[in-house]
Amino acid sequence: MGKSLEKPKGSVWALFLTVHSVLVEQIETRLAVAGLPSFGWYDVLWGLERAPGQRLRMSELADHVVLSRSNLTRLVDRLEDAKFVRRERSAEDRRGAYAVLTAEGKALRKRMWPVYQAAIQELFEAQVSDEQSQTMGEALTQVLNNARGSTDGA
Amino acid sequence: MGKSLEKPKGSVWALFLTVHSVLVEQIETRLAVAGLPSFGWYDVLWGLERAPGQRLRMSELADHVVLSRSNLTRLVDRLEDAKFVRRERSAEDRRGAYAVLTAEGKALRKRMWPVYQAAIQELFEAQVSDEQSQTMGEALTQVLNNARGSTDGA
DNA sequence: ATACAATAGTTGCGAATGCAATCACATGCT
DNA sequence: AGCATGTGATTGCATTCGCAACTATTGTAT
Repeated sequence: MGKSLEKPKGSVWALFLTVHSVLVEQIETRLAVAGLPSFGWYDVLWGLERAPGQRLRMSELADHVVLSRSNLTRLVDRLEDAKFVRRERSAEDRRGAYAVLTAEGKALRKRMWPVYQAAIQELFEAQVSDEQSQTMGEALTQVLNNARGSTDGA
Repeated sequence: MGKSLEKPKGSVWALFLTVHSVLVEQIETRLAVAGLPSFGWYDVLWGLERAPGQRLRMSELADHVVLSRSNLTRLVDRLEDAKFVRRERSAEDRRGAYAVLTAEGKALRKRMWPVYQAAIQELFEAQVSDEQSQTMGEALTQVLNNARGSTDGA
């Protein structure tokens, strides 16, 4: 979104929104140009690859990617149709399901990574000094901890 | 999205994504709880209110809010249905259309502002020191200028 | 003037989204 | 045991999204 605040003072938030949107758009474009699936797919694949046994419960995965639960179900549906992920019913808790990364899924992530990495590197990391990066990391961590701490909207 | 990079070093980007998503979600929730329309509506209303004559060409508005052109058309459709915006055909260039803010639209923005402002203040600004904010502003400006400079994906 | 390309905006369409309701199973209470 | 309550995941539905194709108008070249 644009520079939408009332006072110029608080404009860092507006800048934040704009940067997010412009960068995500560019990254998606690059992936699409390379004939690769979207950013959201990468996130799921990578989340699974990091997990022990390359598997995660749906709810754990939903926490990792920031997506509504129902939408994660359908994203995994698509990934499953495309054979990048497989579902396994949980033995201990028969309500639960695991999403499991397949070999194809692992290979896809490996193909996506260079494109994604290059985009972030060029568009984000290369533009920010180590010191700025450090400061930003601290600030954003603080923001996130605060926001996560108070789950309710009040 | 989650902490999705390959190496912890580049994790500021991952943090950036996560913060964006968590904060936007919280802001939307607060607006919804207050019985107010979404964040995207605010952005359009505010964009128009700032503009001379409270009016903007569709294309200018599309640059302001970061949204695909087709989607802006439909967002303005909805705003028009709800009487917050009015469309006017351009006289000089008869292809063009202006979106014009109505009195109701102005009033709506005024009602949304306190909720939005409070959320940003509390979730973002209050968590970041002046110095951090300053650094972040500089870094993000650099990122944005760079990304905007090179429109193409290569 | 006539034709061809460029631009402003809209529309068709299929894909992605979130909310609320639902299904299946598990857990707690009596 | 028997029943209410809770939890994990999915599904129905209406909304929103972006791409590509389209209409209408303007600009440019010949």
